[in-house]
Amino acid sequence: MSRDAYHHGDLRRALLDAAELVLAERGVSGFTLRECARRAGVSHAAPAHHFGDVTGLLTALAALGFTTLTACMREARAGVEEPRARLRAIARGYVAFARRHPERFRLTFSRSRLNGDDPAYQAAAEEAFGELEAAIRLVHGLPDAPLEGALRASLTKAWAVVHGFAHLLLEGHFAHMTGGDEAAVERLLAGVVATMEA
Amino acid sequence: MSRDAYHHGDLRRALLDAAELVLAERGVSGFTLRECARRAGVSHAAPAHHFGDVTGLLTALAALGFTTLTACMREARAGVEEPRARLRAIARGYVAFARRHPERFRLTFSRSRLNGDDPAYQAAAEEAFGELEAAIRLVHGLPDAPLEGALRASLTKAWAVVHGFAHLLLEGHFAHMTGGDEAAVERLLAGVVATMEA
DNA sequence: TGTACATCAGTGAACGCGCGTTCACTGATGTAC
DNA sequence: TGTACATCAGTGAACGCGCGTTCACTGATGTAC
Repeated sequence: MSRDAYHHGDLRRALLDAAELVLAERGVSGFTLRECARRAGVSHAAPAHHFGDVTGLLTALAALGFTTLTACMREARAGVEEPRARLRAIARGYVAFARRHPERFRLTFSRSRLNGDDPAYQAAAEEAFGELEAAIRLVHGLPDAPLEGALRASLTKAWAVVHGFAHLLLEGHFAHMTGGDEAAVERLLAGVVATMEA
Repeated sequence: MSRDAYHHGDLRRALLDAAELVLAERGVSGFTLRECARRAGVSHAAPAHHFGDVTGLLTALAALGFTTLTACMREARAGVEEPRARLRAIARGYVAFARRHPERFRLTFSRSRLNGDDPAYQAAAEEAFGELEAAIRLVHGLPDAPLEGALRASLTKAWAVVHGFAHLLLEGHFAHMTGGDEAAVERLLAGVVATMEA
């Protein structure tokens, strides 16, 4: 055993990277701690040692999922100042996240094998949600208004439409309209985001 | 062994009923054939005999999920003739399905452990989708137009918003806005469907 | 600087469990005569 | 109406497998003196 391997130094990071691969290949249903350990090159008991159980590891991964989602939205909106265009860009970033990391998207929003009360998970979720909220506030010109009434409805609807689009696209439910053609997907997405701020 | 039990007569039905319970209690990740067999009171090999494997059973269940979704939408729109009100009613039926059968909703739209190419599954999906399409056509006054351009965009958006709302609500992501209060959920839903046909 | 010791992250062998699958079988049903 | 037979849906014992968990352990690291 090498010096690096014992007291790994960054076992957490290594396990999360491995878990990402396992999730992408096997999905949430096929996710196991043993497979994560094998991928990370550590003993099969190490993941439980670090994260407690499957739920603990998946919750940490889901929190990272929200962080990545936030990053995708920020990347997409970078340099776009006009409020409506900015909202549209953020919507595209959201969909891009789902398409780039399908299994992570499923996990992040599923709550099926994870602990929704975890503080880090909730904080990451709020940060992602906050991106959309800020964009909606900008469109409405209400940076400091309480989140109520029309503002709340507008935000909920925007989130619902972008999330629903991403989810349905991911699970193949637009296939009969797009035929798997990328240009058709883009047209569909463009049609949806074009009227988002209405 | 009783006469009824051998050559069960309606083993398929019995297994699907049992599978529904197993799904509701354990979710897609915890779903097993053995548990279904136990619930149905048959030998543990019977489900595989009938459905081939887990995927076969879950696919059949998912097809039923779409059928139930269709029924929920039709129930909700019954007697509502004004096109926009009808669309809103259908949207409420969609959300009601998700809330009544959360695990079935997750399974039906997930494709994670099921065969998306199954003809019965696809047919049931198309029927559900057709409910929304017909309602959108009615709103636009275009009963026979090809599904293109603005009509297609409108349909995609309507589906995305209602699906996204249902999914996010189900997974608890509106909790910070509703606090789990049913009246608050209703207000959120009302706000979203009110502007659906726009 | 060097030694002794406490800590604790990670190991690895062992365990019991529930799973899907296999396969020879049983017995209810339908058909031929 | 009665007998013989083919079919095949469902059985149940047996299997091998991968899983999560346990637990005594090892050895790297940090601290006290």
